[in-house]
Amino acid sequence: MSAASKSRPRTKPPEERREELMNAAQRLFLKHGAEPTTIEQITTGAAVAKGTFYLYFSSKEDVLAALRGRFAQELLARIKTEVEQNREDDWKGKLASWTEAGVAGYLDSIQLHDILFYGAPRPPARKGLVKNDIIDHLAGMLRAGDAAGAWSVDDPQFTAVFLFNGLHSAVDHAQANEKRVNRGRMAQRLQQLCLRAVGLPRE
Amino acid sequence: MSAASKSRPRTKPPEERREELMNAAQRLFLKHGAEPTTIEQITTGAAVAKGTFYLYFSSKEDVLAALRGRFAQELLARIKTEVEQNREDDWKGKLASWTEAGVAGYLDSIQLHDILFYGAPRPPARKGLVKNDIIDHLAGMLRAGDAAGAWSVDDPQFTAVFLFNGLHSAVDHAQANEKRVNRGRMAQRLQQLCLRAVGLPRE
Amino acid sequence: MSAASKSRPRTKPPEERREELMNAAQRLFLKHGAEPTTIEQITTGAAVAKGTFYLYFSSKEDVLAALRGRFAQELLARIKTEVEQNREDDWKGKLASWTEAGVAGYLDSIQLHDILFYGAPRPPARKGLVKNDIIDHLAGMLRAGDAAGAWSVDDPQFTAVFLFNGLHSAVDHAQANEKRVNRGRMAQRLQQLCLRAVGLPRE
Amino acid sequence: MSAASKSRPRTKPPEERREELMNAAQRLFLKHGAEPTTIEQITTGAAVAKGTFYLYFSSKEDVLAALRGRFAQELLARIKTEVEQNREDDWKGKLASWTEAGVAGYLDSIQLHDILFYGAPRPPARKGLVKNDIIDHLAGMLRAGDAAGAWSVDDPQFTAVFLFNGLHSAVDHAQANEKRVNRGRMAQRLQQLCLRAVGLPRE
DNA sequence: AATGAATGAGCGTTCATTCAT
DNA sequence: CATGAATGAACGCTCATTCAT
Repeated sequence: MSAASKSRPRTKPPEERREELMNAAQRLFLKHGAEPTTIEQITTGAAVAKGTFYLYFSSKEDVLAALRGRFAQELLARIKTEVEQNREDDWKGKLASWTEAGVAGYLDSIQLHDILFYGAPRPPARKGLVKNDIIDHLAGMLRAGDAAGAWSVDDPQFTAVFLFNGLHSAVDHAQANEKRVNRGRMAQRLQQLCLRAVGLPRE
Repeated sequence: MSAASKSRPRTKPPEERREELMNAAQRLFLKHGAEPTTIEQITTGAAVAKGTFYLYFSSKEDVLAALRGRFAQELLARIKTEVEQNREDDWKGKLASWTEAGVAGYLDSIQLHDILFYGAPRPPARKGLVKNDIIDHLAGMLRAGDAAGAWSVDDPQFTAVFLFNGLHSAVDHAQANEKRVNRGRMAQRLQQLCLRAVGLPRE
Repeated sequence: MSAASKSRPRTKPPEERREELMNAAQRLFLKHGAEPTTIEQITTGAAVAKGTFYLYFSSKEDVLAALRGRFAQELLARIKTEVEQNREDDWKGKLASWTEAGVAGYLDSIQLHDILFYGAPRPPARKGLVKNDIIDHLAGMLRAGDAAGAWSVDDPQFTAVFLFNGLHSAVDHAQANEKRVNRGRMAQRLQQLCLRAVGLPRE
Repeated sequence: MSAASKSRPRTKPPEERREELMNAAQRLFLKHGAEPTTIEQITTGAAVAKGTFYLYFSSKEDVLAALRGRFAQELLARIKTEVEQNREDDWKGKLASWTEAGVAGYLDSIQLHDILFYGAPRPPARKGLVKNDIIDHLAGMLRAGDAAGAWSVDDPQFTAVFLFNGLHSAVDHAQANEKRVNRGRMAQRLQQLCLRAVGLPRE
């Protein structure tokens, strides 16, 4: 009776409101790009008043940063999960899994990625461009594999950057040029490139 | 009678005017970014009136496109020149030259590149992201080398995209993280990665 | 059970709450000016929630009015006290005391005065500008002195307005132009002006 | 034929445009106060587009400053003209003229004065409150009269401030309290106060 | 009585674009 | 060709005020 009944409660758990705003923003950014999306469209999309936006974010750039963080964390989690499926000493398998998860992760959210990381009004600082957590994770794997004698990589961080971005742009390119991307073939080719790049294909 | 005579001629060869506008725009884009640069700043920089801008370009995006084209052509020319220094059948040398010229070209103009290709108000269409002429040139080389038995590359276009972007981002990353980039070492590492990726380093 | 008990009682005597709000407002108005001070700053300053403000005042202009009243009453009390130190028939002394107390009162709170009386978003109605109680009190004194043959003042109210504001602005001016105001000399000069103005300096 | 015919020229001499904007602003400030008047109302009032305002002024405060300057210059000119009607050595006459011109000048534009000098969003700096040119002019006159033995004034600047503001506020007060102000009587009373204050009324 | 999340009207300002000269 | 005054749509942001709890 007394509770929550008529006219839905105007106030919600902050976490939830914040998320609804982020979701609305992401949806609109995907649809029209970040720059042309207005705060008002976001709040309308989240079914709140304009002012409410500023209760949770200080500016449009602020939501973008939040979305970038969320995106990177989600992708990293996905990759980690896949990689950990492999036997501890199966380095080739790990790198293959990494490639596969990366391809899949990107194909599922390329557009979002680009809007978040390239489409910002002012380009994110260079450091931001390089999505550190994911690259660091790969670099760690390359280093460990090198130490374990699985392959030979001089500068794991450098190589990680190279591979990560090579992969990313190859996926981009495929996405842009093929009507339906053949994930399997693409992952396979990228696996070959990655394995070769770490000096592996030596049977 | 009295008028129109004194002071430099107000009209110039269209080509020249257009170039002055592009140069002014590029200078300002480099300094402040493309989005925050106003048409008025550009025309002031080119010492013409605001309206004159619209005689040569239809919008800011239009100058950006022109600058992108100019940038890509200049870089491509540089790479071609370098690659052609090698003996016709020295594929390894060609690939090495390609890498070197690419690294040098980028290091000389990274900031411009990023402002032109990533900093636009609306991200350039995906196709544009992949700077076709340069990548096509590399793909051609990879294909020819494969045909000549110099190396083995399944899908030259795909591989070209991968290498080109891997290289590009590795340079970005170095630029962003090292105070003074060691060009030699960087080119060397990238050469190794590229050679390995095409399956070369055999013996 | 668990609730509502611990921590200071949330409700206070209305008088007290109201005063705390006025004090917070006054402090902030002094520091930043009235117009740029927000209701939220006031409530934060008084350690209550935003909504509480509207339990005691209907708007910002409403607190301003309350502060104006408080200011005038305090100054008037001070002047009265000083003037009443003089012998009943010592009119010259009374006027001198009036001057002195006025000078001192203003010097002690000029900034507040101006923010309250001049800095309001909308200028206080003209009637408000003329701080009636104080002027009326002076007018009464002038009238009584005139009746007692101490001096000659045609229109006491008019003269009171003239003297009161002349004094006030002279103090303002000194405050604004001298690093350290010499109160004694200033009071003396103002006494001369006031005495002359009522036709006193006879012999 | 060719000239100025159809559809009135969109562009006007800058001086004129600027003045039209100032006039529109002044009219609106008088009607509603400065703070509540919006830029858009001003531009509508001047029959130009909103953006045009920013071609001539950088903000609302900027127009206010311009209006303040114009007001003070006009009033000073009026006073000077009146005072100069008197014989060179007729100091009493000069002071009387000063008083009269001041009263008249204020009665004609009190409301404007107050809006300009008291009603600003942020109070004009204290120095501005004291309209220097006019007061300086009076101070000069008091000093000259003192030197000529016409009266005795210790500190002409101080006295000028006192008289100027006394006069101003007395006019204010009358304006606020009497339906129809009797200019003659008011000027007469103020003359008496001013003359007395400089120690004049002897015989 | 007190709270504070939510509201939304309102305003200043910018700037790409037009067009009369 | 070139000019630059004028335009006006668009947007980010603030903050007084409300109201469900």
